[in-house]
Amino acid sequence: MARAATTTDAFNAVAEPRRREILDALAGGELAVGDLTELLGLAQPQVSKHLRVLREVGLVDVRDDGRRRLYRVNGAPLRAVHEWVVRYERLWNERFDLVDDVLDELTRTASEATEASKATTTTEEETGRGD
Amino acid sequence: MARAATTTDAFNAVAEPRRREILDALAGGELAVGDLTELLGLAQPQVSKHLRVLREVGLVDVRDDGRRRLYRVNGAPLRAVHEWVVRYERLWNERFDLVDDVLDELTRTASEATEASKATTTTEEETGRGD
DNA sequence: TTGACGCATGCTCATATGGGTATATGTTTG
DNA sequence: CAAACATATACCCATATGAGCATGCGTCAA
Repeated sequence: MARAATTTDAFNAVAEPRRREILDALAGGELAVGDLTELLGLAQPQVSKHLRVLREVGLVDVRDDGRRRLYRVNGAPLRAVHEWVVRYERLWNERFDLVDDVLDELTRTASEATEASKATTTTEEETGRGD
Repeated sequence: MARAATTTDAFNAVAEPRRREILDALAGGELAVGDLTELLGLAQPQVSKHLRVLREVGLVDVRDDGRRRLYRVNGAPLRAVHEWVVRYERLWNERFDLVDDVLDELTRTASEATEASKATTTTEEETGRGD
């Protein structure tokens, strides 16, 4: 077997620097292939190919605009990456506790949006334990 | 040019599912190659090769113990991955604001630990804007 | 010392990559 | 309709992967 296809999942798609650059560029809003070509200083075919990969894993959405195609980011697939990597956060960040608590808190009370400010105050009890 | 080497960086190293499994297994503590071989149900040579890649990008450290080699996780290289992906968090998490603020806060005032609780209360103003 | 054990390497093979270049398809303008 | 423009695809190629299998090498036991 060879290496897994880049279109297998977000992990593989994002392993390519150029594709990360594309996403970063699109983070500012919709962009056409030509814009990306210029921003990345990469040939148009290459950009189109990278976009294809990103599209196949759902990291970008497209929209037709005349003879152009506007691409837009869709971070959803990155959630899996984040969730995997965030578990290792404590391995490099001593002050990890607080972030973890908040993340955890948000995850289970995402709906109580307006109640959030109240929730965060619970961190007062944790902030005491220096790393 | 072909795909970047898996040993190029954490992004590429971690794109392989098996290597993520290895890290997950090691998250519990040091393990010998044989232990991993059993846990992953993978052949010993493959495990050794994956460990080699993880080692080359600094994701694991080794220690000799008689005729065994104990591997241990080192999350440092994952920090870059986390920092890149975390910026996209708002794209899937509506309650992103708070987390971002806290992360930002921790990053620049990591020392003022006990002051954190006070800082997080500033998010009260943001919580209003549901996208 | 000999042999079993634990792990790392070497080698083969099928596969897909990413860039380069050429070209097909669809759209707007004259 | 023809020409210019914006993208997507098709090929070609050098490269490295990851699994399978064999083997080399250091360590511990009898």
